[in-house]
Amino acid sequence: MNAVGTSTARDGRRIARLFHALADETRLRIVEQLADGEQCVCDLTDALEAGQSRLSFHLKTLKDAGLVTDRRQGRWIYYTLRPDAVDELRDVVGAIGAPRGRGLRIASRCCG
Amino acid sequence: MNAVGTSTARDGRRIARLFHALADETRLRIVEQLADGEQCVCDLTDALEAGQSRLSFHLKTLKDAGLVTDRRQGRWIYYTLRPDAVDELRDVVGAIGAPRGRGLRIASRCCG
DNA sequence: ACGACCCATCGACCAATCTTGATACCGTGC
DNA sequence: GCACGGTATCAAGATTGGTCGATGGGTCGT
Repeated sequence: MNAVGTSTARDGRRIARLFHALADETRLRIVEQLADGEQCVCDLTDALEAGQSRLSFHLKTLKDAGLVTDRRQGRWIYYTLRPDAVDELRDVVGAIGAPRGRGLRIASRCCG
Repeated sequence: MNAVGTSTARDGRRIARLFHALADETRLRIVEQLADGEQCVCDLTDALEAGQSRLSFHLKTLKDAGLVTDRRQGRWIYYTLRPDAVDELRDVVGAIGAPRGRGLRIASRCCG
């Protein structure tokens, strides 16, 4: 009963950021890769054939949106999808298009 | 078994556009409003207290992404959520984080 | 301590996006 | 036909986003 339906302005910004994080082909491919599990940047660099700087930029975007976390191990940094963020995403899109049950909406001013 | 998991480049662009359409507070609020059913621009203008030009811009963005359709009736234009687009969205986020079943991924080059 | 490697961050640049005000378009009613 | 209301579209400016190359900070092996 939350998500889009009852979003406050703050939630709106947060959710918009979530979607923005996925609104880029490179980042979609990163997420796709991370579905297979934790990966370090060098793996992603290989898989996506993207420059290291570019990848780092997008990983930061995903991280700022809360979609991934990173963990350092030795000289590598591993990135993982955050399950709770994925869940939230599912909740939000699950709520899209679901009426908020305020009863049938009557056209307010025009359109009569 | 499609969505993010097996996305081609074309799908990627399309899905990125879908997410981009939702990556904006104003558009999220529009979608939220449309959950209650068909609405004309004047209703949305009232509900969101947004300028007509701005609203029109965002509605076009949503329409280009395939998330809404419009229908003219008299001098008003009604916008509606496209159920199939909402379904596609659900499929896509449903696939996010779901491993593609290629077996356990072995770290390829580094990270051993 | 040094060099090699992994990665983040910065600066500069170009492209895309958003906002606003002005204008044009299309129905409607007179 | 004319005026008006609802909406799209255009032009211009501000903001944000993405790419690239260079630089710098950790970490490891020697």
